[in-house]
Amino acid sequence: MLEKTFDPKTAEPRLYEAWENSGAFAPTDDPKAEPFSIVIPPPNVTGSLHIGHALNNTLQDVLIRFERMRGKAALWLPGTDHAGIATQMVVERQLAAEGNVGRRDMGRDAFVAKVWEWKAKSGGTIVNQLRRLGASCDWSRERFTLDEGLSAAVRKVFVGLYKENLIYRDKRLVNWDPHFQTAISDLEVEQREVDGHFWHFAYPLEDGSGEIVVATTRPETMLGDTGVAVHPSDERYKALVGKKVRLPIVDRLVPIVADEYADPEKGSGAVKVTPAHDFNDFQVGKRHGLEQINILDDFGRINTSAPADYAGLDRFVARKKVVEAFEAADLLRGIEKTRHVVPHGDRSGVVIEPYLTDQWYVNAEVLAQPAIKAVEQGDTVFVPKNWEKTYFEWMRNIQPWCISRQLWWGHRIPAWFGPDGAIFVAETEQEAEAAARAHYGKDEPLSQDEDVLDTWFSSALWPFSTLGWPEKTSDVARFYPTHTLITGFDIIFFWVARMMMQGIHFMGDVPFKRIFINALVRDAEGKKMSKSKGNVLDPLELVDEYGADALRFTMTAMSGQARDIKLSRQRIEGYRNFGTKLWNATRFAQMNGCARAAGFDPAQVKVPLNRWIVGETARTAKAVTDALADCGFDETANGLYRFIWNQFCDWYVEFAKPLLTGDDEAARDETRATTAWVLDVILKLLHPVMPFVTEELWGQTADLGAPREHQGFLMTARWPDLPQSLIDPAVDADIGLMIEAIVEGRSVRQGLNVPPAARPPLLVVDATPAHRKVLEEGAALVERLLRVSEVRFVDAAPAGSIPYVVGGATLALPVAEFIDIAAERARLTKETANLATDIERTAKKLDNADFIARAPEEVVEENRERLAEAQAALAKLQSALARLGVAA
RNA sequence: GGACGUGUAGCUCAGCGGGAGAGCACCUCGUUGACAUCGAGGGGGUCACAGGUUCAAUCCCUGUCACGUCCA
Repeated sequence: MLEKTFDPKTAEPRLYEAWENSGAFAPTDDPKAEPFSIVIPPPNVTGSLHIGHALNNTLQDVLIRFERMRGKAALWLPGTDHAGIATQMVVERQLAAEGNVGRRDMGRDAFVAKVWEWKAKSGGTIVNQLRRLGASCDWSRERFTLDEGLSAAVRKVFVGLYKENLIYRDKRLVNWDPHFQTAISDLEVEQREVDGHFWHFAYPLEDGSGEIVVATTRPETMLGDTGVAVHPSDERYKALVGKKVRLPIVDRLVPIVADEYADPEKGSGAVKVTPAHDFNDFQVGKRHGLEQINILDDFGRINTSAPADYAGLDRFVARKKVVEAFEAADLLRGIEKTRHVVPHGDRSGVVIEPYLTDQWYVNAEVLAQPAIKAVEQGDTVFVPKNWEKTYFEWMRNIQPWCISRQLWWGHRIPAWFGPDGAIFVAETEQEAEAAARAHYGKDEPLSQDEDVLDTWFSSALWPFSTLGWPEKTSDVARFYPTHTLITGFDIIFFWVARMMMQGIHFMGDVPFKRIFINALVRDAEGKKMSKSKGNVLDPLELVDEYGADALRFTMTAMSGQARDIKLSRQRIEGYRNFGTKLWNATRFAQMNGCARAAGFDPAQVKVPLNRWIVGETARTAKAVTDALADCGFDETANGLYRFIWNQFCDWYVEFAKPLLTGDDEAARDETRATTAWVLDVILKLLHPVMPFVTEELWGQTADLGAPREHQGFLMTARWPDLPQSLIDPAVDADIGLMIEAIVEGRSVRQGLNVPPAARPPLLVVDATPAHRKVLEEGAALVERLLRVSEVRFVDAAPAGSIPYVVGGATLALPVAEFIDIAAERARLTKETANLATDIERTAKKLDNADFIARAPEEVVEENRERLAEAQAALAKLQSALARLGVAA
């Protein structure tokens, strides 16, 4: 006998271990099985499971379990990302906390060794947390972006792109993060709106004939100014173009140039130009041949290009000092408060500086073209489709991708410099040396580039590097391209777009055929969850409290497309209860001898109730299968919920009770067998979403009755494929009538406060022969569920009985003694009024010649029926109302 | 400023040309064995607003307002 409730705490770890040990997570070797692969969006190795991971990985697991049960060679390939900055940050922080020497004092090799040490000890956290969620990843294929194999892929790709001139080295402005002292890509910059000031500075003209006023939000950059720009058509300044101003503080003469970048409408119409520290000014400077003076160091301090009393100052200290100097010199012409957008590092949170350095770039524009085309022609589709617009928008305006980072943790760039600065790019040092020898005609000492690659450079290769590329492995042949990528929209640019580019370029085929973009999880108030706001729901805590199945079901049910998910505990609790409901239904079945019958054929059942549930099961199986095949996760969950709770438990089990305990042996046996069969189908259909409770029930009912076709785990059982011919519309209608007779009858009873203990008869006043037959045969059920003494067929309803109309039948409850006549008159009056309105509207519609002429035949017919039914019901209620008058 | 999206019951959301649904919350009632992690019933919505298309609009089109996200 089953326990009273399912205990996830003990069952989940036990079941997961059993699955994993059985090898069920690996794809089948069957060569006939169609491959179906998913690569996990690799979480940062520093990460721990947050609610977004829970959603994303639940959906992947639902899909992979479904396809596995459908007989595919299903591979869900897991792994983690080395996460350059994030990991380096964690380890540095740890070193500091432990009172160790810092990274720089320690030296590169020692530090990297420390990081590996950290990874070995703490890097597996998230992977184990995925297990708690029930993720059926093939752990035997687990990868890490810094693995030897993946590193080989990175080197090969780098060298390949370099040889095609798609990777190049360039000196230009980058987004410089003074906190980490590294360049970062455009995508890693967050534009934040902050309060600031516009300082208006007067620059005296060289000839002493006056001044020109410029405004800036970053006064310290004036130390690097090399020009002033005015608009060419700006009459105010026409005469000044070509003259020079004398920069205060630095005492440098800089030219006034005419450039369309200057906006005559803004401020004074003149702008200062700092080519080395502003992206726009960089362009202006290039156009006019202005000098580029770098005034910062790697830490964001003023360097020695500035006057001595500024050198070494932090940029924000220098800002103040510059303003003070202008004020002291009586050259400060105004201060204006403003809100403006300032770039911040997404990891460090500090203000980013445009900074002139040598970096490596990928010519993304070239790689983007085939990636755009692939989505245009549908080789890869986005689900929901709208996201392709976001993808196109970015891809069509793509900028060069800065891929070098001044970090130590990551893939070292495979480039070596000769003594004269010549560059040798090669997959190995030996090859680089050989190339250098050929170049110089002799051995020369080489030094490898100190920088590492952007983490996303290696994740861009994930769909093929993890399968073993550049080796020609059977996995590459079998599982590339992968089928579906499930990920969040926040990394469409960072990751998805770049996988598309690299996959197509190196594999000649898209990395995945379908991209499902899942929603973003927020708290119940719709706020993005973050530790600082303290509104984080920890998925592991939720798993502890409600079980993994409940969390998974919640995630699945709420995964409606392209929306935010606002998560609340109540919701999870409700779905935990759903699991309990199924558990108890199974327990009920077990208690009533429901067991699989050998050779049971659902198409052969005779009892109408059984025919009905078999049909409903087939209907649900098809709906769930179709939904899952289309990534309709929420539909899947909601459909199963309704079927299991509102149809199977609420009606089938209730209706089956008399049959299970009755004397009709044939009906009893058939009902037992049917129940067992339906439950087995339910377990299969629900398994992808709630793997634990279903697997447990599957195991616990393994010995009930005839052995199953599939003896092993539910997770490896075959997905149900039921013909729709199992649906019998006539039986549907009959059971529907029964349900309606009971539901409406209950409504009448409770609406009139008839005591629950009262057992009046149910009178059937008039009914078609078919309806009469159904109610006759179902009498016992109606008696039990409507709490009536009997179902009696009469010619007319006695005075004071309360009628209600169901389908074509008029039913009545003689409960006059219990009820408030006035209340009942009010009820009937309200109902007749509703019917009258409905009749009026429908009649009006049917009177409309345009409607008759233009509306589809079935709609017209439907309205005719509606009218007829409403009129009949109205007549019945009116006569009841009349009788009520008599009774009163 | 541009792009995308969203405004439906108190809350979270489905629906999307032919008289609006679910879960939770709320109110009332109910323990003789599947389940109180339950059962039964009920209240509650000019489907943001204004125009238009249509025999018919919550659904399609246009505009307005509000909110959100991303990109400048």
